[in-house]
Amino acid sequence: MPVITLPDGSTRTYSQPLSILDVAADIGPGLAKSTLAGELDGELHDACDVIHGDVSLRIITPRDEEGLEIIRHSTAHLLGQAIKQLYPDAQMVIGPVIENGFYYDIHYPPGFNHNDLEQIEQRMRDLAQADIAVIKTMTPRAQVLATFSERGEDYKLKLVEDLPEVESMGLYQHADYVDMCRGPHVPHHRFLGSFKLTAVSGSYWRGDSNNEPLQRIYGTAWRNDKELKAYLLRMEEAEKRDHRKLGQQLDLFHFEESAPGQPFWHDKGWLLYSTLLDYMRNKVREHGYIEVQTPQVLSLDFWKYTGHWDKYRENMFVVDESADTSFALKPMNCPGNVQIFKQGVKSYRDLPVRMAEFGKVFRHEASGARHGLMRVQGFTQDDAHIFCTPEQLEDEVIAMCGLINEVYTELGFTDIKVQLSTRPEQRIGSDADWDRAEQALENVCRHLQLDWSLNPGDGAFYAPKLDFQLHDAIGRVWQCGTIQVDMNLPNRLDILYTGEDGEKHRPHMVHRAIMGSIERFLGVLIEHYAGDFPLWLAPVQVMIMNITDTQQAYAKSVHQQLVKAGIRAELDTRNEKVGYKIREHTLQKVPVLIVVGDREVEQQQVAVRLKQGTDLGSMSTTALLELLQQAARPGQNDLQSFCSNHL
RNA sequence: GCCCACAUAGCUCAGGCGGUAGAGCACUCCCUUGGUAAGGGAGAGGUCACAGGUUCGAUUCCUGUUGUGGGCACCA
Repeated sequence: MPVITLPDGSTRTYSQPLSILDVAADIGPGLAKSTLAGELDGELHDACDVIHGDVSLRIITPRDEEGLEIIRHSTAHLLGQAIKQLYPDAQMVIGPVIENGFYYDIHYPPGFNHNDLEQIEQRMRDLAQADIAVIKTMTPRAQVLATFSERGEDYKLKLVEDLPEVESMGLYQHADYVDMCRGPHVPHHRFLGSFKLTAVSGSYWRGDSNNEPLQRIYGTAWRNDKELKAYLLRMEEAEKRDHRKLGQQLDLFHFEESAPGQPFWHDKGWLLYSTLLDYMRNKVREHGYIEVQTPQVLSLDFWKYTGHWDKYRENMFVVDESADTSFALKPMNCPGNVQIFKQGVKSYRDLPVRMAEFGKVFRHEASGARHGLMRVQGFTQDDAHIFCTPEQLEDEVIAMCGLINEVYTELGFTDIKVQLSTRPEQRIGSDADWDRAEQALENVCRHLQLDWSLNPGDGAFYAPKLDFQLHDAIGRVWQCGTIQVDMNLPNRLDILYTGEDGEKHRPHMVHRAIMGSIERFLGVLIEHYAGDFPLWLAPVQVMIMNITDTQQAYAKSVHQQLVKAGIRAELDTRNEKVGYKIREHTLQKVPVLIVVGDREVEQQQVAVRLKQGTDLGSMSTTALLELLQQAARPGQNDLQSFCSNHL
């Protein structure tokens, strides 16, 4: 005799077991109509699942987040049904829900092209319109195996084999189509329909590139067409802030075939780049770092000695491999820094040594991996290596986290996720060292209460790491900052310090980068600000415009004053109307626009307008300079409100 | 490296069932000297990514290469 407790605390008692849908129907016909599934004691179940004992029940409808996920998951099955009707030889593999949608991996060697996708989508629409109920059957293992072998679903059979202890599985039948799933799924196709197939791509069985390739079809699915449309619009908007587009529009950089994966920085892009580097350079100096610079091309013998030739060869650009002495471009700065540490004898009194290098590294990438500024083949790291005693290790890591937080905050990032990546299969060093290094990082995560998660097996070949992740315009995650506790390189390269006891000891070494790759960080930054940089970062901070030729000399003198004071100002004395100039420089996202006409010349003033359109009125050049110098401090990210507070 | 697309003027893009191409913006010149998001006129700009093949003829069709885009795998 089930007693069912609803979310509002009310209870309903029934004389016999009944399904979730029955309960919904008992509450009201409207609810029954929109019931997708139910949560029983915190666990999701299909609407048809029967309740035997006392439980708390929450009815899941499309309004719930879980409901949306169910719709997405079932849309993946709908895709499966369409595929099997159109391509009976295709074998379905796995079809999970992802952010905003779903995908399905399919074994179909001929592959799918865009036309196929359209046809599949049309078939899905037809099937969604049809009156098709989704029937769930808990099916004994033997029968599941029989069903899938009869249907030629080899991959489903393999998936069943992966569940040796499970006696029966949920099979979901959509008319002629059968899929296996943990569920829950929608009870009827009428919940499906607001979807769009978005992409076709390749993938691999079990995500391993050594396995056979599969076809993957991506789709997005929503509760209704309005949500779908809004999502598609969001994507379009996000694409407008793509750093590659803005890089072109704002004349920051370009790529060309002669140098794949290596940006040509234009003047404005380089201003941005060097502003960021200068900022970082000052920052680390304030935090007790020394800065060094090491060679870019080192002998292969050296890379064999460091272990990179063994573990990292395929990513290294080699110079003249056939010669007696061959060289390779440095893919990492760490060995060079160690060579500097090794000069002379180090005492415990010297530690910690915080050694920074803004070193340019080169990494040969698989052809499909390059991606604008986010994934290049030559990039500068804001790298540093901290050599310290074991006792200093955790404090040093804590200090780094503080520095990273400070920098990200000043640059306007707040949503930062941290991943602790532990030992990979391919690695060097003893398990005891890995244990200690991983433990140290975990301790710091807990101590600082970071927003962190574990990423097992994803560490570098020489060290576990904390990765700091930022998001790009369309939600992709990019690793920027990283902290790597390395107990291997000190051994391998045999670095020592003299302890208080007069004995030789092995220092710990921590690799760390805050922006990671300056190039990537700039890519994220461009998208983060949609090219609308705060004053302190803007490549061109001020544009000075005259109205007619008469004010040319005055405009030039104002420009000179600003440039002398260290403001990145430019002059536009072209024979164009002021409205035209304002439009152009607003589109170029110049933060401060200065107009000088006869009035300003007469009063020895300048008329100031912010890029957002705010008119700050007229002021003397001296007053403008004072304002700008204050407003252009690093971390001052809102010019508009700064000005309204200071005028 | 793997799958699917794409590559036409400086930029954004159109076009051609095979007969060497077009728009808007930008650029140059002329007129205009105009007070806060596009004043007007004229002109110049292209080996249609590269290399083969088919063809009387290829920018267009086929193959390959390179690069780019979306993913997979790999990674900062």
